[in-house]
Amino acid sequence: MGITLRETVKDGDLICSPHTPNCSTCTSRHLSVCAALGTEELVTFDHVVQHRGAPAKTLLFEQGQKADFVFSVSEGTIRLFRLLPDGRRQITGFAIKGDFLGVALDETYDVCAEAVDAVRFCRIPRSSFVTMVDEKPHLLRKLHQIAGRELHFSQDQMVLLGRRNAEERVAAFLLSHRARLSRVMTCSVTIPLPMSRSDIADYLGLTIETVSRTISKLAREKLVVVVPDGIRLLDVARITELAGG
Amino acid sequence: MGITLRETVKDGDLICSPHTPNCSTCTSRHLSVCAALGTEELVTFDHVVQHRGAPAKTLLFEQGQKADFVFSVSEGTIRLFRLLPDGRRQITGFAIKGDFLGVALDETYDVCAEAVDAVRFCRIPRSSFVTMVDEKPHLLRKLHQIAGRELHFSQDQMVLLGRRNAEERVAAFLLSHRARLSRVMTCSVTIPLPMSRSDIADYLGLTIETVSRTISKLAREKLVVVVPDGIRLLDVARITELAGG
DNA sequence: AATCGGCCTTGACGCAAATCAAGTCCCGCC
DNA sequence: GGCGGGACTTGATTTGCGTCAAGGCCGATT
Repeated sequence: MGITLRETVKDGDLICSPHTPNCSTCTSRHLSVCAALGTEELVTFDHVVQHRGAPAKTLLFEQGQKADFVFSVSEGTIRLFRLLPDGRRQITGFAIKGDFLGVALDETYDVCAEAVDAVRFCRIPRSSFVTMVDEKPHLLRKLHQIAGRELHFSQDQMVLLGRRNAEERVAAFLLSHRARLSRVMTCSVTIPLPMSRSDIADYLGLTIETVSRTISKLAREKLVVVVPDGIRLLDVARITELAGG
Repeated sequence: MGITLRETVKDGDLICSPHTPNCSTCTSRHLSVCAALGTEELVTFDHVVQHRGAPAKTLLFEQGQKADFVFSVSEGTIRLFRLLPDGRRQITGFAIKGDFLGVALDETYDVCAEAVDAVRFCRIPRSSFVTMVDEKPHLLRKLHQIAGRELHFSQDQMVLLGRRNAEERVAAFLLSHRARLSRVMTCSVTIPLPMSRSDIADYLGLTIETVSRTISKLAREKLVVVVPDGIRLLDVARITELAGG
C-alpha cells in the first residue's frame, strides 16, 4: 500500500514458457478477443504473440507508462488499480483467465497491473495488434464489444461504490466474482479468492477491518464459510438478496 | 428520487425542430462521432438522423429498455443514472453538447437518461447506425476511441467514489466538469451548473446536505463563490490541490 | 523447535458523513 | 400582494465505517 512501487517488471524477469505453446492449442482460445480470430488469423497471431509467466506480486505495467503491449490472461489473477499520491489505492478490477488488458489501445496504460498469484499470459506488441485491428474490422468489433462490457461493469461498480453499504458491497463482490469465474472454470459454491483482504477492501472502497468484520458477520449468520484461500457460499439466495438488485 | 419513473418519453412528446437543421451546419459537427464523418457520409447521416428537443425532466430512455436509438447531444445537459430497487440513485455521468449516448451499441440501454434542463439532440435508429458502423471501420474506430475515453473516465470516478472524501469529491467534480465544458464553450471560471444539489450528490455518492455544506465551506474559505445556477472558482490552484492528483 | 513477519480477526474508540429537523430564499401562481 | 412549494442551507444528533491497538494463526527461515 506504500506510495512507491517496485520498478515495473523487465523482460528478463518474466518466465518464458519452455516449449512455447501456440494459440490453436491455448485453453483461452475461445475466450475474449481470441474467440474472434479465424484459423488463418491465428497463425498471424502466433507470430507476434509472446507467452509469458510471472510470480505473485510482479508489477506488469504501471499507470502512465507507455503501453508497449496488450495482454491476454491465461492463468492466475491480476489486480488492476490506480494510486493516489498519498498512497490510497483503488482497485478497478481483477483480471482472470480470458480477460484482455489494453482494450482501449491507448498509447499509455491507464492503470497499474500486478500479479496477485502466479500468472501466465500472452502479450502482443501493441503496434502489431493495432495493425491487425486496423486490417480486420471484425477484430475491432470484438474489441469494442469487450469495451462495452467493461463500461457496463464500471457502471455497476460506480453504483456499488457510491450507494451501497459494506454488507451489500461484500455480498455483491462474492456473487459477481463467482459469475466471472464461472465463465472459465467449474466453480460451484466455493469461490477461490487468491487476493488478500486488503485487495478486496481496496476494490470495494472499504478498509481491511470492515471487509473482515463483514465476512465474519456473514459467516456468523451461516450464509458463508471461510475456507483457506476462498469462501464457500451456503445460501446464495440470501446473499443475492443482501447484494440487492 | 422516487423508485417509480414517469413513463419514457414518446415520440410525440419530443419537439421536432421546425426547420430541420442538417448535420453539415450543426455546431456539434466537429465533436464526438460526427467528427469522424466525411462530407459524403454526412449526407447519408442526414437521411437517418432525427433532430429533436425536450424540456427539462424528460426521461429519454430507461435502463433495460430496448435501445432503438443512439444519441448525440447538441444542447443542454442530460443525467445518466442507475436506480436501485429501493430508490437509491447513482448518477454515472452528465452528458453535454457533443456527447454520444449508446457507444456500446448494445441491444438495451444500460442506464436511464433524463434531461436536466431543456435539451436538443439528434438521434439515429440504432440499426441504421450499426449498419453504417459495420460498413465504415473508421467510424467504429472513432466509436471505440470514445469508449476508451469513457472507460478511462469511469476509472477516475471509481477512485473518487471509493477513496476520496467529500471535499475532494466536490473539488474534483467542479474541475472535471469545467474541463468537459471547456471543450464546447468558452467557460472561464464561472461554471454553469444546471443540475440540482441532489443530482450532484447522487453523482458524487454523497447526500444533498453534505454537498451543500462542502460548497459552503469552499465559499467560506474564499475558494469559490456560489452564483445563481453555477459556481465561480476564485482559486483554481487551491481547488486543484484539494481535488488531489 | 523457536523466531519472525505477513495476514487476518476482533475489540474499543473516534470521526466524517448521514439523518433528522428547522428555517430561508425564491419563483410561480392565484 | 400573498400564498405554496421546491431547492437550498444550516444546525443538532446519530451512526456506519474508519482508526488504533492487541492478539492469533500459519508458513517461511534458521
